[in-house]
Amino acid sequence: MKLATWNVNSLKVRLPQVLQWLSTSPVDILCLQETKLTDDKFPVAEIEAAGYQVAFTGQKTYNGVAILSRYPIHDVVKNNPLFEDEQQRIISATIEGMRIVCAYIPNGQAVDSDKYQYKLRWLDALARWLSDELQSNPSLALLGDYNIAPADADVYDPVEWAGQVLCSDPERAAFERLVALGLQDAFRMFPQAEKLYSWWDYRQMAFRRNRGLRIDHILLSPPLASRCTACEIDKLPRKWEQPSDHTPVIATLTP
DNA sequence: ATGGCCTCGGTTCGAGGA
Repeated sequence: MKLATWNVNSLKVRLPQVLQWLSTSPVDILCLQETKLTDDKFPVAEIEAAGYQVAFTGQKTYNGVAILSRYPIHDVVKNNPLFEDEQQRIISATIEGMRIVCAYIPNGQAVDSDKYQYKLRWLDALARWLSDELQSNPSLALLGDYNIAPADADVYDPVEWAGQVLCSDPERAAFERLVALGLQDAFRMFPQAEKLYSWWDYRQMAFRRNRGLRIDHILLSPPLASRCTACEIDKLPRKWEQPSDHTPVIATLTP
């Protein structure tokens, strides 16, 4: 069983790459963020033709999330019931006995901005909601673009980024609060090479210089963490023409 | 250097991303 997450930065632009990637990396479940599509424009037929069922919630221009699955999708819930939010950033569903939560956590823009305060409030509500969810769904995975680099090892230049949005202490504390619910960062369950990231700025040849951050994560509750045998970042799609600025992260679970 | 790039909406620039 393979679970993956990928911020595609517009599914309209990236659909061919998503289908290409799935054809060579046929994961069982793929969570997408930043689809940037209203629901009437979602490419259901193309995704079903590739062998995946799909649940999605979107809006014009910004945000939008989706879950693609080779197995039946049950009990779809859109957004966080504990947080009034017009922005479409969460979709969750039960697949093969697992509660799959796909999240596009707010960017936060800058630590002195209103958007940063919204991000912290959003994360507080996420932790409160997941605490409840874990009671009724012990096998839970939270996959998505967290917009948080949990530690300095996840940042190409920790000094330059110290205290900045994506790396600030309150954001890292919010990440640790999710960990304190019993969720494990699948990537850090295993030995990894240094300087592995999931996002690189489009500017300044950041990808070529590997000036990246690890901000896309798969967190697993104990029953799923105990089944997890690997977690990898697939850099390949970031090398393709007209790429997303993020690249997929994949966790492998025993059946 | 309040930069640089990409996407969207909608026009030839601004907002937002990270």
